[in-house]
Amino acid sequence: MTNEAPKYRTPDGLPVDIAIFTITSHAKPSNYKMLADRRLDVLLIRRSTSSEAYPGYWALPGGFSGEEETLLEAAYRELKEETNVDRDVVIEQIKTVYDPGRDPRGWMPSVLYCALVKEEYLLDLAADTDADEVRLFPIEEALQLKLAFDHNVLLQDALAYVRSKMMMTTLAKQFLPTEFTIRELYQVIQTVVPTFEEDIPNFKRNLLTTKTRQGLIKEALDRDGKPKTTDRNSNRPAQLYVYADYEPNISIYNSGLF
Amino acid sequence: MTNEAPKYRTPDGLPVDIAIFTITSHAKPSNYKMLADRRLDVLLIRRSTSSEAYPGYWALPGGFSGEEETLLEAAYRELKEETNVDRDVVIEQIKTVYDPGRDPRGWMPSVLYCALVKEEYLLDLAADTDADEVRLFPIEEALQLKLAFDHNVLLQDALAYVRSKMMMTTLAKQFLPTEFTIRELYQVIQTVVPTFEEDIPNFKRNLLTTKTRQGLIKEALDRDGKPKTTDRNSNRPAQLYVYADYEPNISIYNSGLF
DNA sequence: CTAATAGTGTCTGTAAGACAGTATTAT
DNA sequence: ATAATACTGTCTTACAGACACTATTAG
Repeated sequence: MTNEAPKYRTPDGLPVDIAIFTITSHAKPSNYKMLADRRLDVLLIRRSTSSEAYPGYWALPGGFSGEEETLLEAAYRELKEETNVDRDVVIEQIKTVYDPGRDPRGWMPSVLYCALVKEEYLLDLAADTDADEVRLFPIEEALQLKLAFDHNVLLQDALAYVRSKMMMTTLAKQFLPTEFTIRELYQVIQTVVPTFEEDIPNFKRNLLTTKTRQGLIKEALDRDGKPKTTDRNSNRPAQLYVYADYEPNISIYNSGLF
Repeated sequence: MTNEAPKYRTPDGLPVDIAIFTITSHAKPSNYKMLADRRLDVLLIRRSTSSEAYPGYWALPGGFSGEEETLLEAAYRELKEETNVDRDVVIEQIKTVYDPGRDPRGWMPSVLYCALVKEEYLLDLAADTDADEVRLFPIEEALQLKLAFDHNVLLQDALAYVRSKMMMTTLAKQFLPTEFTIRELYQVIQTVVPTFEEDIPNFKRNLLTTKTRQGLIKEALDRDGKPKTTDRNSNRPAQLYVYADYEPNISIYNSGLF
């Protein structure tokens, strides 16, 4: 490894930015047990008013990657720094951006990641941090803000990425408990992709009984091999399911799954 | 923009590497007009024997991006330098990699792109360049080689990316003439994704008559509004089609397209 | 009882997949 | 005629989408 000064101009750093998404529940006041509303949120941080660039602006959390770590490690480090979350969170790389002028500090590309964090992992966020500095925003609200740098574009890219992965992969499980009801799965998908709308009985039948989707999800069973249920969303208990280990392939040229 | 020396250690450069894919045709010797065999090829360059790192190894083409260009511009510049191709080629970013030790020259991440180039654009490749330095390899052959750096992994990633996009988007058009026959479309898909196998009459019918795929491809029409045909693949003329402007959305949770 | 969600059943039209058979062209 | 590809038709089963209906629970 060379430690000499580089012969050519080199980048002034390689920051990693993360769009941290979560789904928050909001129970409706009611005398009856009913399904909570859910909303897609993104975590933003407010830049210090003494920042060199974009002081006081809301921005995606991020930080410089180092020579002795991979980019993914830098992203996990950053996630922990901002949210204190150090668990089974999936972080995926979305893209790397650079154009002259995107950062007034110089030649500063940025590697964009997204993290899908379960709501319960963020419980102490509000307690730990000053809401003036770190906050969850409903996604539509975040899109309205004028964010630092090109973070409006990055946030849009991250959202498009999560939406498309939500439909094409089993990404929904990142927002769900291990064992979930069909209704909860449906609700997560719809929270992330509002255009997704189906008759729930049909949704359930297609998911469970069609040949091409066998092995996508399966019944959650207790020790005795009996199907487990929950009554967390309704008085009538509902059956629990888990994602199986099947990641389907998908195609526009035939029936979709193969 | 600061031109001062950076206060911290910074990357030693931000190279862009490109997996340049093409499909080459290989006519079978025959007395009759018949469909050519097609093969997926990738372009590799041989590193100079006086290179600091991996001398004499085959590698993905690449080069340093600069402060005054976007990463995509750097990728196009690199494509032109290696192949002299400066046309309507689609280049897509796949991922950015870094881990300590991936490049003996130092802190050297790499932004991986792929380019899908039509065979005809590469006609003068053989003429222009020394085949000892730049060559198209059949993809299976390239995967067998011990490439420079982590380029074996990068090539695998690029191939997986192209295969999945081939099934999920209209990427096939990058390898096809504007007007193509159903059989040619089928052949391109199958060349890139060998596991794709269908009865061609069914393939055609599903593509043309199912509701969810309306607007994916449409008949190529001449000035008089009559369907165009070609006899380039067979004595019997075949109808020509073009991709329409519809990019379908795709889902594992319902019938696939929406 | 009510309110809420869970779940079943049925019907119709469309799509998928298997496969047989016919059509068109240059040589 | 022959060899190749192009195209058409048919039949069966699977799936999608619409929608009406019943079931279960706490209060």
